[in-house]
Amino acid sequence: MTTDERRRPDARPRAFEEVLARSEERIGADGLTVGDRLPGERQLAEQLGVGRSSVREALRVLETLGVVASQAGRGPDAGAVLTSRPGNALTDLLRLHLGLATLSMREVIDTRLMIEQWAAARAATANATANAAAPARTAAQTAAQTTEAQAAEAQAAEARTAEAETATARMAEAVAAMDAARDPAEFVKHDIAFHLALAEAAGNRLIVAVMRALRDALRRYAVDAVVRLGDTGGLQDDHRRIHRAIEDGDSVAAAAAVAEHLARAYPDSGPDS
Amino acid sequence: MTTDERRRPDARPRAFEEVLARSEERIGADGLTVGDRLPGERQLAEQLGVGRSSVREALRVLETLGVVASQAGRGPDAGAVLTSRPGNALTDLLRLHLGLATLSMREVIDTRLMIEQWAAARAATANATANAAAPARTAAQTAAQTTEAQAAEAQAAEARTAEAETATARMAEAVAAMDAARDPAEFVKHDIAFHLALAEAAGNRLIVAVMRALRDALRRYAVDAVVRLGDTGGLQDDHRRIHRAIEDGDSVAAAAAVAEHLARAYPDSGPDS
DNA sequence: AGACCAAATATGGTCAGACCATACATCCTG
DNA sequence: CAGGATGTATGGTCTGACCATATTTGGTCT
Repeated sequence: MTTDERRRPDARPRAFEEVLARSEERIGADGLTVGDRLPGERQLAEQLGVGRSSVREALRVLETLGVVASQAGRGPDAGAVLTSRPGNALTDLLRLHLGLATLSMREVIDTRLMIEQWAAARAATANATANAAAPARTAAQTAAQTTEAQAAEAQAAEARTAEAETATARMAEAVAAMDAARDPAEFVKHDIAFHLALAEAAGNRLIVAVMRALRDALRRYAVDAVVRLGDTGGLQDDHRRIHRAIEDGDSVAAAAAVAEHLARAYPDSGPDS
Repeated sequence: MTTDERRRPDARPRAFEEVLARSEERIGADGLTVGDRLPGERQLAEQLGVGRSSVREALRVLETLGVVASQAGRGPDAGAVLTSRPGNALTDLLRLHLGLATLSMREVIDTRLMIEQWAAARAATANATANAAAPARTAAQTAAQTTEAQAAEAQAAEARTAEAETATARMAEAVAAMDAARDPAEFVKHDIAFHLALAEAAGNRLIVAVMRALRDALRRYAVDAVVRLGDTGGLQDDHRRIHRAIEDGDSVAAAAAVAEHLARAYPDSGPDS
């Protein structure tokens, strides 16, 4: 019932963990953001009073988590640069734990269904409000915007709306590309693009990152499913229905279409399998 | 539109990446599972023709992803042992990327809403079918079970059902503990236990791991929310309604109760905030 | 025979130093 | 001023040494 920390319960922290903690501290305190550089490995080692190898292990952890990327050489792009790529970490995490049988395909596919239904409904709702708000946008801009925060939020909202629009456009492009696909692998490639665009249309980067990892993990599985089905016409009908429902702002129809689509693609993975 | 691999596009792999690849290969091929040990660092280095430091960096990555845990000393528990703790990796991932402002609280909270609604509906549905199946179980067991796979699946399903039952029991315990809580921090502690049990009741380990990470990231935020509300009576009413809906097998009511609960806890984070 | 203590040993943890590869910066030359 | 040669800061890698920890082994005393 407690923490279940079977290993390293109270051991003194290892040197690289200290480096990790201090680095994170520093990122938060100094307000470092994506693109900024960390000190060099040798300098960092001296500052923190540890060996360079410990610094390197800490950087390896940060790199694994998609927070830094290292580049040798000299100049503004060299060194350990802060980035923001959580996707690879999630992908690796899924792949390894699927390999260890910690996770089952059923769990991954169920999670995918959850996300896509939510994303489709969310994207449709966002589209509906955007459509309704568009005529009133000019009027809203004439009204006084009292605080900077409000202005920033309005700008962010507009950016999200624009991003959602390009996302739905990418969905349509992906459908066309699937029509033109000549083999299952190519079809799946654009299928992934379609479903990723669907997640992006919902405007949540965390969801997008998880979705990307799920699809990477399921890639082979998806190709097999396409081969098994033989005919991709039904899948494409589904894709068009999903896209149309989102454009129409019909969240219920969008969620239903996604559910039917995944039931068709993975018929043996229903809630009661 | 391509891979956007700005860094290390085609560079030859680093030594530790080779170690990583070979180790993963080995895990898959040799059928290693949780509890098995990897060779020692020195031995691994010699086998793969790299320095020990490269082996250590690879092990650090695996440890970060929750796949191995290292322990010094001698004996069966020493060395790099395969484990399966994806939770810490997810927690670290969220924390760091929230710190870098790659992710916003809104995105995390929306994701939590998605998961909890899904989990509540799923748990309720599972409970409903379990209730319906219970009287017929003896009859089913008398029927011939043709294949081993069927028997294994039936056993797994029963295990899931049992786990779901203990999960709903833990939900009730957590509600009682929250009633007895003397300060917001303690309340939130049991609140997290409640919502984690909710995720567990849905029977999906991936969802549970993500949920755990989300709640860890939101812990401080949740305490603030409780303090702001002042009265926890409304939250407890919600908790009881969620628990009852799941026990009754009413998935629609369960999802609705969760939505209302989170709207109460985070009123400023609605879909259109 | 058994209990207990000491030494050996296997394992990860850490550091220092050296060298290589890379890529920009600088300077020198024509 | 253009262009190449050199310098230099950076990560990547290996080696070897030593420390810390925990089990195994073996010896010694009762």
